[in-house]
Amino acid sequence: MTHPLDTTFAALADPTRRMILSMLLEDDMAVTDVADPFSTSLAAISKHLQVLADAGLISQEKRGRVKWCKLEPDALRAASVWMQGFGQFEPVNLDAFERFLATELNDPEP
Amino acid sequence: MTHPLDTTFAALADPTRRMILSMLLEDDMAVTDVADPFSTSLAAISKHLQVLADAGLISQEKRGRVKWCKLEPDALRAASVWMQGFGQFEPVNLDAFERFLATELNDPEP
DNA sequence: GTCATATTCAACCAATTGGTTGACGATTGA
DNA sequence: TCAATCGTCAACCAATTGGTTGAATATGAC
Repeated sequence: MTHPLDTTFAALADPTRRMILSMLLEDDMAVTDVADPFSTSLAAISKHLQVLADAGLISQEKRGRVKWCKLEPDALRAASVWMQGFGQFEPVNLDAFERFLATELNDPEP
Repeated sequence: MTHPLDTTFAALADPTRRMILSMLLEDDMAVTDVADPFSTSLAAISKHLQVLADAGLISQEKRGRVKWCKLEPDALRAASVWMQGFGQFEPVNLDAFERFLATELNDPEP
């Protein structure tokens, strides 16, 4: 019974995995292409991708013999919200953004 | 060479440590009082606190025989900025994120 | 059909992690 | 002074992690 945040933060704790996420920010990639810039084996990168997928941080879709990896940034929201509970450190832009949303969307959702 | 974010995220990946941080949100606490609600040993909690201190997420100050633990929420800022680069949680705070990426990409290959 | 490419699987290994227990130094209070 | 309290240290243990290699499984290209 591991909390989802356990999995999210553990996935983010590895520099190789964070680098992979950064790469996927640019575009979707095949497993082999993800592995290319790293000096580690393909199998190791395949495992890292599985960890990221288990955490919901990426999705993987197999088309033909190629497995495409896609960033799923929504999975970071829970972690982000948790951290926001700790207060004053959040960039002020977020406040500004929320104020912007409040006035712009002026839609009182219950 | 471990990146600071490695340490931060790894520290946050454990539910006991996240619980401790939540407790310290209320007020500063002595090590023994931190350990009280947990069923694990005092030594184990002492180790957890060391991990949190190494990550800069808490500070510890010894007064008499009591060691006081204090939340240091600023240590979450780098992690928060990193995550925001992936989300639509915030419109454009990408400056900080791109600056971060620039330093991350200059790190030696893992 | 055959060969190459893409990816995972299985077995293994070393290092780390989270936990225990008991002993220990430091500090306080009676 | 002497006993209790606070916290860490040291040694150990089981489970997990990140890595390797070589074989296996699909799929695509010729």
